[in-house]
Amino acid sequence: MNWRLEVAVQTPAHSALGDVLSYASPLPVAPGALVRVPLGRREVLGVVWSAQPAGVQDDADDAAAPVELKPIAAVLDALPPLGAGWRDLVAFAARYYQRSLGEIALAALPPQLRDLSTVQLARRLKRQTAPAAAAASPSGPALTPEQAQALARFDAESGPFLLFGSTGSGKTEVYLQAVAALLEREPEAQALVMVPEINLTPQLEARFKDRFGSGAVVSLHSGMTNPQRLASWLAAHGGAARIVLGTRMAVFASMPALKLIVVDEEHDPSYKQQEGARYSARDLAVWRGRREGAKVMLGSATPSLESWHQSRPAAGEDGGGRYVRLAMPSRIGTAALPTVRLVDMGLQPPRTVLSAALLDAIGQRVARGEQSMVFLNRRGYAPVLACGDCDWKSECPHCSAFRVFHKIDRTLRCHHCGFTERVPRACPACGNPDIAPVGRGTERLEEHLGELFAGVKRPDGSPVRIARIDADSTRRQGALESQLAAVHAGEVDVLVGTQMIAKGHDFRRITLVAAANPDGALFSSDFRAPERLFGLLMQSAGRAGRDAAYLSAQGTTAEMWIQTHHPQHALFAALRRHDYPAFAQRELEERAAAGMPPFAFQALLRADARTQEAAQGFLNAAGAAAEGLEGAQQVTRYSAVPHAIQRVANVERAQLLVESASRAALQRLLAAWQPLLHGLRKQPAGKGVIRWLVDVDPHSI
DNA sequence: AGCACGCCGACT
DNA sequence: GTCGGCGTGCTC
Repeated sequence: MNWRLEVAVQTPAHSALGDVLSYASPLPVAPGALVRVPLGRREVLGVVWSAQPAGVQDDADDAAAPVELKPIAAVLDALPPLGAGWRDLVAFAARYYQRSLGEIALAALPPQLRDLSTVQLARRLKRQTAPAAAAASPSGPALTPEQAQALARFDAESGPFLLFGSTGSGKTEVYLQAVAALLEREPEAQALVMVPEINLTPQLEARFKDRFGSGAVVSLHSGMTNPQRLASWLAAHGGAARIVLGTRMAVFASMPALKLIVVDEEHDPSYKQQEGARYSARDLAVWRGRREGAKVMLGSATPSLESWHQSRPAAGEDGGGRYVRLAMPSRIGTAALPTVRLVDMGLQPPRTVLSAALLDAIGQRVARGEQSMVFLNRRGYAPVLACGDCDWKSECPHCSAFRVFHKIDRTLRCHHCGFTERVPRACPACGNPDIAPVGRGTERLEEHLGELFAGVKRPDGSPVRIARIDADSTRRQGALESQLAAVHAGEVDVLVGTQMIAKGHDFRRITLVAAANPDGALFSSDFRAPERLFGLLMQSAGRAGRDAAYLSAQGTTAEMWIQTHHPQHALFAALRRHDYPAFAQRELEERAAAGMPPFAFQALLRADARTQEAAQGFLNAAGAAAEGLEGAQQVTRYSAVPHAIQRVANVERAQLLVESASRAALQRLLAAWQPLLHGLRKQPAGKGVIRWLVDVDPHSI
């Protein structure tokens, strides 16, 4: 008997190939099994989606083309098949985010699996260790009443949960204890713990390994080597790993005994993949938890407005959200949240970078041997270089953006396409040698601080030490770790950096944090910008005064300084009181009035083309073609507009927004739209279009 | 996406 | 005369 297998392979999203390809097999193969199959001239890895005896024609009119199916090349039968839960997750993600099954499925597997032969894989599996038990009695520190109460409700209810805990309230300890309680009850269970950034995995990994033993914990993120990733993945898939820690990609880890999913800093934009399949790992985690009967805990001090709204308590007519909100408002110990000081930059002398009051506050801390942190969300020396005589500016020839001046290596670098040149000696347009930096980035801020504090001495009389941490200073492997270690060791007095330093790091001796120039986000065209800014500033504030004992020993208080031209802005008023609920309420009212998420659901159709007209022409033709499709009546379609950064690497970009109060209607429209879009590419309207894609629940529009 | 085939410029 | 540029087209 011959079998017909439907196999998911990595078919590109834009090819008009179906979700699965059919192959012949002399033997039945279980769904979820990995196979190697011929595709064109090469042989690729695939996941079996279904199998049926050959000759069973599911559709009679198919008889026109009873093509001879190619046989599969091999079955990787040393590996247990991927489970139904995993396949459902992949199928859901593919459908929801408008990608092919194979693209999601293959991206969810460790890359090395693609090149391994059956024999090599069998050898790897034999090397895998036996299931590791979690350490016998993982006991942690005594819980605060808030932590204990959160855990009690977590235990009693089914969730999903939103753990709303202020910075320093001990959210990580709640995660640890939730995992501990689970493993005590079910020693064979598995837990998935996600963090937004690779940078944050090492310290979390250390805490989990310390608590549960190193054999029980594996990590999964793109910073690992391929063999490491394969080993972790196999440990999770085989059930040997009790706890999987990872970044967004880990949401697709195969975990047969998954019982708990934690999404730390759930508001973080990094959970949304920004290329390829644009999925939200946080949203998929909630879906996966429900599908597999695993409890889900989202944690944040500044939740996404989506999660906050979803966890609203029942009131009046409103039955409340589907999530359970667990609140932990207090910081552990006696540490108060830092005092927020607003500096009105409108009252400062013109061209002030750091106000006198802020400099004085930092100077005092240097003199007492305490640390300060100044953050500025712009790397490089200056965002623009400009000629004093003519109107030349350092525009990138390939993008609609300025090239950033990096003084360290005397280059002009485009942060979008990477185009780099040496800084010209004179203006390329008029020959004037007087070309000057405009605005400032972290490099220039670091230099500026060095000059201002040149005469300031530390308690022992030595000069002040200033350091900078950003994507440029940490490019080298291990550089971030060593720079952070220097801060922890007290070898730095003033730390300058981008938002990289605002996230998660547990600095003990920082007593002052300053945001040098956060105004950009206040009046941004992106409706999510205030939400991101509030989160970032709260998180930055959370870096200050984490160690209550240190503060009282120093006899000092923690401060968060914000320099702004808009000190009256409501966002700052809420920040000053550390009042996320007030901020969220106001923001949600605005969103509701404007019919924006979370009160509406959005998707973007984006197109890249040689010319802006071609990109917009394709999008508008697509918009017109959507008329009359299923769901179209309930979906608002806007016209195509240029992307915020219109041209990158000589490619023109445009996008078209579609929006609906009904997620289901939007999904129906997108599904019906897809085949039309494929067809449109070949028509005159598709001429000049390089690629197009759909971004469901886009983060920035 | 790969990887082909296919039709026009500067080199051994 | 060939090597190779990347422009279309296909992959069960």
